[in-house]
Amino acid sequence: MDAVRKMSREIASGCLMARARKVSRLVTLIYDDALRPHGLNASRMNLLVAVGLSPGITSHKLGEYLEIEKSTMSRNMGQLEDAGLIVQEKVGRQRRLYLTPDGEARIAEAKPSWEQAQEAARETLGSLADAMLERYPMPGDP
Amino acid sequence: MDAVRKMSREIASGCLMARARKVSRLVTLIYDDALRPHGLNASRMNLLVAVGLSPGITSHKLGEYLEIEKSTMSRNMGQLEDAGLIVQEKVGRQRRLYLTPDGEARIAEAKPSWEQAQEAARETLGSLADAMLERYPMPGDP
DNA sequence: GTTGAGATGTTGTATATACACCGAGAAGGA
DNA sequence: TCCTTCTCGGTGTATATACAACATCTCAAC
Repeated sequence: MDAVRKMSREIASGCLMARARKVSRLVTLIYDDALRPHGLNASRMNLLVAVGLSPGITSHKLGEYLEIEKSTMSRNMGQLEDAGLIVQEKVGRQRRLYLTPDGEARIAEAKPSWEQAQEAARETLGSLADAMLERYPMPGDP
Repeated sequence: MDAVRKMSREIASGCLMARARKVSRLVTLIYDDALRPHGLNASRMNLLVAVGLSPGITSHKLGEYLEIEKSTMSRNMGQLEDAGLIVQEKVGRQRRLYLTPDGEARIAEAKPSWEQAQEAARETLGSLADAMLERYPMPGDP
């Protein structure tokens, strides 16, 4: 085996980035498929329940929690607003986020599909699923 | 606490998708920062070492390994080719991938930065890093 | 050999993401 | 008060990603 292949193997075989991104692609597909009939995708469901959990939170603060850059937050929240699922209350330079009645209903409607995706993801990931839930708590966890 | 908040908490608190995507965003930033001085990013480094590990592999097969859709493979490999880091040998309808000398040199040049990113990611992820490496093997692993 | 089905890749379109930069508002000191 | 600086968002641009549709090549059945 030549030097290039050896070096590539050394990098590829233990790379946390390669694994994290692959897991993300895989899991996102599962949730996208499950949520598509409800006009949602993984990203939108994520943001929607985050707003539902913390109504009145600012875009800035929510972006910090979720590690999403402010420009991404701005555009993605704009889409949820265009879809009528949230409202953004403009307070000075801040945006406070609230679910609309449609947004609340959409979460309830999509919840069974989310549960199916969650189960499918758990099967795909095996024990890594437990590790991800145990060891990397998210804001809003009990 | 109202019903909407309770439901949102139930979904947000255990969602594998939310965690997988957050970890991916976080880890990608670390590697992007480290690799930027070398004209690479997380995605390109990933593909480059994958080709270095399996020279002559087809785009289709590599996409299967990495769980990357064929159209994404097509565009991303096109960029690596434009950058002079790989060549795509057109064999019938297939594309066989090889590193160029520049591509090989780029991997060697970027390796120390990759190692720094790897260490930083390990610290950020804590024991989840071990779980990801142990429990979700990638093609090319020993 | 011709044809039809399957495999492989590309292009059109949409979304998610980030960085650099800009703008508006807030906060504090001279 | 006024000016500076900081904070929060938005816009311009680039890349990563996926799905749908299409093109092209292979191969097997006939």
